[in-house]
Amino acid sequence: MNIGDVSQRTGLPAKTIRYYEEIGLVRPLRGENGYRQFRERDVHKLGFLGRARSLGFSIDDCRGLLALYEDEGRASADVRHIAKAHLEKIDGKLAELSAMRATLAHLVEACAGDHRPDCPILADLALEDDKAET
Amino acid sequence: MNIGDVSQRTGLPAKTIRYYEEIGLVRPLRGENGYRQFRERDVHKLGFLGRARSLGFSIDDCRGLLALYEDEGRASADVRHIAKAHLEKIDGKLAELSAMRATLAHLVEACAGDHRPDCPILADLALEDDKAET
DNA sequence: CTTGACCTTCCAGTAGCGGGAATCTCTATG
DNA sequence: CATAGAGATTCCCGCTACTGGAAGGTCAAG
Repeated sequence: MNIGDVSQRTGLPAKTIRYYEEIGLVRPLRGENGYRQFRERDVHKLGFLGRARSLGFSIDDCRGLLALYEDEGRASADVRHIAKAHLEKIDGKLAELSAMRATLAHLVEACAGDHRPDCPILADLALEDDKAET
Repeated sequence: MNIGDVSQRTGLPAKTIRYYEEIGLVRPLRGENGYRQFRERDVHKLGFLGRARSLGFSIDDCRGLLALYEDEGRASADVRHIAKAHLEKIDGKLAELSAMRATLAHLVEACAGDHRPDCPILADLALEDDKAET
């Protein structure tokens, strides 16, 4: 199967598939014309990668997950460990983003958003304590 | 003031400050020795940038916010527009991360995490429909 | 034979810096 | 005065995970 078909089937851009080969995540065969020849297991692997990436796993995580997937003697604890670490990272990001969102939402709400120059958003960023003076 | 002191006062790494100069966000003077000489307004500007960045604004957003900040005739609507667009981006990311988190949390919970190879996490990533067969 | 879709490689760029090398400059101390 | 150490400079590479585009080879149809 050529890269275009694989791209269709996996939903991954051809560029991405080539990149994954370059960094050693997949090793498709080559035809006489130099075209990449993907077997079913390559396509399967790429699907696996696509789903792992869509869950936010890093490429490095994916490498580990793929290795475990292909290791019949794996311990599920190892898989769980990667996933849990990733989950905690996500929680960290969520917390950070939520904090930003809260601050930002307040500021946006406080801003009149009209033609006048006075703006609580800028005042906050500039650390102007004008509010205390009123 | 030299870059080290500015770094202390703003909490920004010297590398970052140099980078901000390189991309034109600040324009400190230069002493005869070639050292950057920061005025109070430079320090103030860098503080502004640090706070904006910590709210997740992109460098490009920061450029816009800074320009508005220094424009006495600005309309607060313009500031609010930038902030609101950013807020929506954050909401998008939050939604995406929350979805990931939900899926991932389920999988982690379903995984025994022991010495056995059977793993719902891998099963999900591989799209194995084994659950339907039981 | 030509056209157009597909494939190839390679190079550059993204955001926002961080690391580290090689080289000044300043200040304090013996 | 010499020197050591801290702090400054420029420069260039590296990171994540791709994406875009140029220049060119290959294949099937008409």
